[in-house]
Amino acid sequence: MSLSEKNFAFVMHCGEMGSRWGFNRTIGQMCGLLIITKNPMTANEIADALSISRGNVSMGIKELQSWQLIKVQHIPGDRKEYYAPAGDIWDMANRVFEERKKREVEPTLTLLRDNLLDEASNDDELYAQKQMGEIHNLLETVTKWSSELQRLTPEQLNKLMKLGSGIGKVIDLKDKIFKKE
Amino acid sequence: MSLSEKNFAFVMHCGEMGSRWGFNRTIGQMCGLLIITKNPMTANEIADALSISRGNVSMGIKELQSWQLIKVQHIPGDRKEYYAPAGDIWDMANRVFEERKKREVEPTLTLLRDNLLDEASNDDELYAQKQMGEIHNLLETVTKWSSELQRLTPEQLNKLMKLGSGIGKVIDLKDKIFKKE
DNA sequence: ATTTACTTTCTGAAATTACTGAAAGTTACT
DNA sequence: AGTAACTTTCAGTAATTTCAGAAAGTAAAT
Repeated sequence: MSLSEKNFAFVMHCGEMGSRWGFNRTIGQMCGLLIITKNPMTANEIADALSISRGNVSMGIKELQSWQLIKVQHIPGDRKEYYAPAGDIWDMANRVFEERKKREVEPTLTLLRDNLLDEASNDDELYAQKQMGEIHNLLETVTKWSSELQRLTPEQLNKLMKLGSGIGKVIDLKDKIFKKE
Repeated sequence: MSLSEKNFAFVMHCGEMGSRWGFNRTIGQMCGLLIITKNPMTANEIADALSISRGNVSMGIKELQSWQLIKVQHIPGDRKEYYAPAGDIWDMANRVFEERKKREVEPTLTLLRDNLLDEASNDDELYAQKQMGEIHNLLETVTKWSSELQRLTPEQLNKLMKLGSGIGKVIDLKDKIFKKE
């Protein structure tokens, strides 16, 4: 079964975007393809649909598994492996986010902490440390926040998302109430 | 003036990370270098500090300017251009975020909207559209939220950040109060 | 134990991306 | 107008990344 024109366009677009999210073009395409395909696909079907080599698909599968974005399924009486997305869209976005945090933010935090331990020996070093400290704070805040958001129930999250511009008011509100106590 | 070992390590690290944030290694290095350097630098100083060609620096500057991450300064009686970060760390992170949104999220939204206009002609297409709809929602939410956050005053933002796990409670609180009205 | 049906790994070729250094361009001073 | 001090552009080269296809691996069925 081959892709409709629009669906194909979507898959190709995922390819272009893929590199932005941490993997390469074909892996992005594979991911997009599996997302919009209702039934799990075999490696050969993927290779055919995207006109890439079987070997390439195999490497891509390995990579997508390392990101925990796809899962393997088996059909009784069939030796082939069938691949499908490992969760819904929200799950997958979360995974990508988490994985990138692990691969990018954490190493940076380690390096920054290490640098901040040193005593600055002159004005320039002091300035450099100040700036690194800022970056450190920013990354810590982002990290902390993303785990807070993940801790919320889907219901709470939904409310929060719907809040929109109300968020400012709620902050002020909270402030007013607790200041008075 | 040359970089201390630690500062050099930081700059190189920015290089590695640079590609993740949307630019290439040398541009990442340039960005890191300018961030931790107290005084504005000339293009030649940058080239020397990073051991790259003058031409490469020129291209990098152009790119960083297109991201609005650096600004040019002049020193009276000196014809050289001096470069410095265009804002504090928070500003810069915001710029990168905004720019990426523009370059990645918006084209995707356009494509998805376009695809969603079509009438699905069978079960598979329907499923594909459902999935694309999910992605569309996710991206819209993220977009909306990020602009909400930017609308907050730094003070409000600070409070929000400090709220941490309290966010859940505040949502429930808000809910309780307004339900009763 | 051999065959069959599949998956994974790996090599070198192709495509892409990044970089240098020289040449061209710009601007300001004389 | 000419020169000096700088910046940008760009063609060619270098480095990196991606990929196909062949070879090797694995495991069920006979």
